[in-house]
Amino acid sequence: MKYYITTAIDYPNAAPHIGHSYEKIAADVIARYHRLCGDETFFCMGLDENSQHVPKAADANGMGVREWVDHMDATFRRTWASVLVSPDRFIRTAVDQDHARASQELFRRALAAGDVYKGLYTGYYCHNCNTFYEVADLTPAGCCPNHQTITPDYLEEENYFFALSRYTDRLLAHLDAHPDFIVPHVWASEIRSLLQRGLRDFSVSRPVRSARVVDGKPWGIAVPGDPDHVLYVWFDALTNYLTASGFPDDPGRVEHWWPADTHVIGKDITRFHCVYWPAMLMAAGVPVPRQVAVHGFMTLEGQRISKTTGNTIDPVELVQEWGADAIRYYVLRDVSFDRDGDFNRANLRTRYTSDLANDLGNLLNRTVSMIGRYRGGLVPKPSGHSDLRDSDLQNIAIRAGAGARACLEAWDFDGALDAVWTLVKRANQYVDENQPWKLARDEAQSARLDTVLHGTAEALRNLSIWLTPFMPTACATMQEQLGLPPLVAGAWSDTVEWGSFPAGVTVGTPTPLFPRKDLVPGT
RNA sequence: GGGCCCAUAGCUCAGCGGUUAGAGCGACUCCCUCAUAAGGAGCAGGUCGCAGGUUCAAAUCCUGCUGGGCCUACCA
Repeated sequence: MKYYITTAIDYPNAAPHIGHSYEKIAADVIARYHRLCGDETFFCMGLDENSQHVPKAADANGMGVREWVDHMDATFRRTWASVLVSPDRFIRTAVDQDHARASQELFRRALAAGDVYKGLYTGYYCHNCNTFYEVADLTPAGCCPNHQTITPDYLEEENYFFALSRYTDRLLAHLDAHPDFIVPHVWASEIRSLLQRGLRDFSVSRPVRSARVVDGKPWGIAVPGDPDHVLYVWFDALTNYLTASGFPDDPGRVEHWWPADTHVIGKDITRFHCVYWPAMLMAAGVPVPRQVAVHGFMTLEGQRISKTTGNTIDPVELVQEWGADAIRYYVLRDVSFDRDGDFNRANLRTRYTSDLANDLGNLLNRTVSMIGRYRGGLVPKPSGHSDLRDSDLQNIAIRAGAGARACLEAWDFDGALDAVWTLVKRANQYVDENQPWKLARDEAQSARLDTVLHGTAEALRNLSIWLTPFMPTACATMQEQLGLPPLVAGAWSDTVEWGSFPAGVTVGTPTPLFPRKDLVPGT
């Protein structure tokens, strides 16, 4: 099976903050999950560089436009790398020539199909904002909403339009035929009611004279066959998903990867991905993506994340303090995907200490330590002295793995972690019930001790697989401490069989997986 | 104006028609000592936003209200 997943491409106006990271981490977890299931996985991210906001941001930062986008590219990539987000392709819409070809080809096909046409665009243009407004947007005095002393000019300009209004019925039919096209389903209802109100055509180009000139050329992708216009955001940005599949240069590659399996996006751009994008593809005769997964927004300490108020956190700094695994765990455990959630330092600390250090980390530590102490580091084989406690542990484990899988397939990250944690909890209980430290003092209980130590190690082996998509580094460390080889693609399916802990394995040195940060050493 | 979401224990949330409303964190009590002052058990804590209605039965369905948030088509 192939699996092609994308995230939204971001405006390189400023460095990304923790809110941007949430979407990328969520998509990365799903990409890693599919790789672990043995799927041939392709994960695409990128930057939306062609907006006219980008030259403005360059100006504001006293940099040339090219210099600025290169700088932002490095900044974004560094941020994503720091949170262990692992795209296979990172598109830059102003730099990658295959993307320009893809955008122009998609436009050309929609034009040939008669769904792109030239029309007259009218509006009130504020020269200060460089923006068009409709009458309803202006202040009662007829002034620009952002510059209340300026009266915008009434302007008409020729633009290309996309005939979205023709697609209402086809889009509704698509929603009917594909109930999981939009998840969570609340967003499908939102889009459905939008469609039922009827659609208006939208403009897909801008006159070239309003575009910034960079290196002697207008900033943006030229409209094919019309040097007076550049593509406006829709045919330029959304198309990146298609570019990464090889469109239009490599039809064999497109055949293999397209349609995309999932576009992961924020709730603010649902309409563009669930209405505009499928209609554009339909017009061009290209298959529609299988699914759009819509996430909510993140607040920071209860407040809207905003550059202007300074309410932001740099993910790189968070990673330096807590480690990438903990940040990934926290945002997916505490911020629900399907609605808005809050990033809160106190809760991060609590999750880190309670879930990661005390529950999971300490389970590994006590297990590796006991195997070292009582069995010279050699992970024992189960002895056959098993009882209800052992079968219960196994049953919980099997249910945890199945639960995690079901939740991940449904974009329920906190549900998946909840399911996995039932085994973390049960394994700690199992250790306490069996009191291996007492078994170790009685030679007659040696066989039972083997079973108990093996069972605990086996629980940890499974945990280290199921948690790998969330916490890749910590899980590799778990496997190392357990004496296991690194995971291979397809490792997830191994866990169907409890008891496949390799024979003759020697554990490593017990080292805290998530050191407590709230305790001062030596006090 | 229209459409949509949310409101449940101190905190974060689950439950979405049917026994005394659940979990985690935090508080308190006890047990254990392998372990990162970690682990386990127990206990306490809620007129399920407010007001009506439907039903044998409502946190759960309907209506209205209050408070918070989002979208409303052209700039993600």
